[in-house]
Amino acid sequence: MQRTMIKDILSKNGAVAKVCGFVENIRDGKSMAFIVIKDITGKLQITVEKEKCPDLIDEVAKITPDSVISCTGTVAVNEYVKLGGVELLPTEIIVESVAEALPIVRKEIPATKKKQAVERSFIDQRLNYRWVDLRTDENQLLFKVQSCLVNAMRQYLTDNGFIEIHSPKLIGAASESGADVFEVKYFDRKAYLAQSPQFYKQMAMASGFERIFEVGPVFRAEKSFTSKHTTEFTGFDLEMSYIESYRDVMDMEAGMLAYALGVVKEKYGESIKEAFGTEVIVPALPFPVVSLDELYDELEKEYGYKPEGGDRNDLMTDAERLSFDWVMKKYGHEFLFVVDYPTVKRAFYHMREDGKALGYDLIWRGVEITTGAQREHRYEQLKAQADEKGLAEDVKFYLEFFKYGCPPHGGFGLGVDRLTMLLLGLTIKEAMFLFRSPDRLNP
RNA sequence: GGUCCGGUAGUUCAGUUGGUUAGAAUGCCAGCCUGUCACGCUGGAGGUCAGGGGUUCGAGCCCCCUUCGGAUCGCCA
Repeated sequence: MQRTMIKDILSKNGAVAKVCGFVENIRDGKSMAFIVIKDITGKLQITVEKEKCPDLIDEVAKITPDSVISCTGTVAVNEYVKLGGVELLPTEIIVESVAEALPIVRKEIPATKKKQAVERSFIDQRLNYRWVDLRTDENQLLFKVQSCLVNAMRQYLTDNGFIEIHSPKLIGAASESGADVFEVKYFDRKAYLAQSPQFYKQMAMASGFERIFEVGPVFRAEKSFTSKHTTEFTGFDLEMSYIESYRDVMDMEAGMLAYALGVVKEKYGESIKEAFGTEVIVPALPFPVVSLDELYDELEKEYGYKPEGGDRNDLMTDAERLSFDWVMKKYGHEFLFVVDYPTVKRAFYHMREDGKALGYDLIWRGVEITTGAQREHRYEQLKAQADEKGLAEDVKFYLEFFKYGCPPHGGFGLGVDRLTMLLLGLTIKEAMFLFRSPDRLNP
């Protein structure tokens, strides 16, 4: 018999239906048993009246929480059932898979008069059993939301003439400096895991693709221990030709994010608020823009903040956080473009003018989610900038892309996991399907 | 890499100044219960107190080493 998804069960009142899923809870009494079953669309109570169906008793006795069962029976609307006002009166129950006692507590169990509360397992313990942890409504919603968000961004770009590409993640030369790369054995020589598709998306510009984007894995061999860093994450990268300024790139990104957040709010705004307690706010266009210098002046004026050692070349973590408070106060906006970074802190391929890089960072809710820039597409200039950082030899193959004609262009890289984490008010560990860090390679 | 904190039933925690047989909740097992709904009631099992060494009449508790983990800063998306 064809399975019915639980969300559709109400429409089958009076009919015979089959449902499949995990056992969320079981209350097994002498004459009655109540089983709550959950599939990806919802939850349903299965009510077993033991006197009426004695042949089900043995199977019901096998059921433990989180076991997987299939159940066929009559759908009965019944206001007495608190869970959706409907129940299934089974004629057949099959235990497909029996679950042992779970090794984690996924949700807090609140205190009652007689019992004290049991706290949720720490994220680390939950990550050890991530597949069990992911069975909760909240976690499944998280990935429905992420999927919706990325699809909306993809849709926006496709509608704007972008081509989606897939560049190699195994690369022959350690690319840009800064972030460290993972070395892997590649037959009898060394290869590296791509720390960004940067060079290849620029190659696509030299190939005349004009507008491309890529969603794919990015590897960083950095021993970072924060709530927003991981060694492998999903990068959302974009590159576009014939721009007149990096401002064109900023506009494209802002337009895309505003659109995608609008789609997410429409579809999941309510459930996000319910499950995570965070409001999805569709940002107004254009996003506020501030220069790095100006921002530091403002932070000093407003909060008496001074960066440690007087270094104003980059945004420190505490400055990022303050900038969120500042942009909310001044513009009532959650996003902030920061521009005019000095070239010393920026990648060699950013186009430069008067000691400033022609690029930006985008800060959302106090966390950097993007670096973007107009790229240096003039071969001689680019080579000189690579030389200056001592990279000319490492990036030799990349420099070739600019020798045989290349349009002016620019682009950005956006962290999908950071986006998800900020959208729902989580940490990176909670927001990723499977988290990777210097200390965590399993499961 | 720096700084700080931690490791006690399956899980989440308590454990007084170093002092009898290390406790609770939850989960698990058994029994009871005609409609539960975070069901309820009774009983039971469950511990190399991370590992090793030291101090002491005596160590979960104090000291040292090892190990595993967490928070945070830097780096970045």
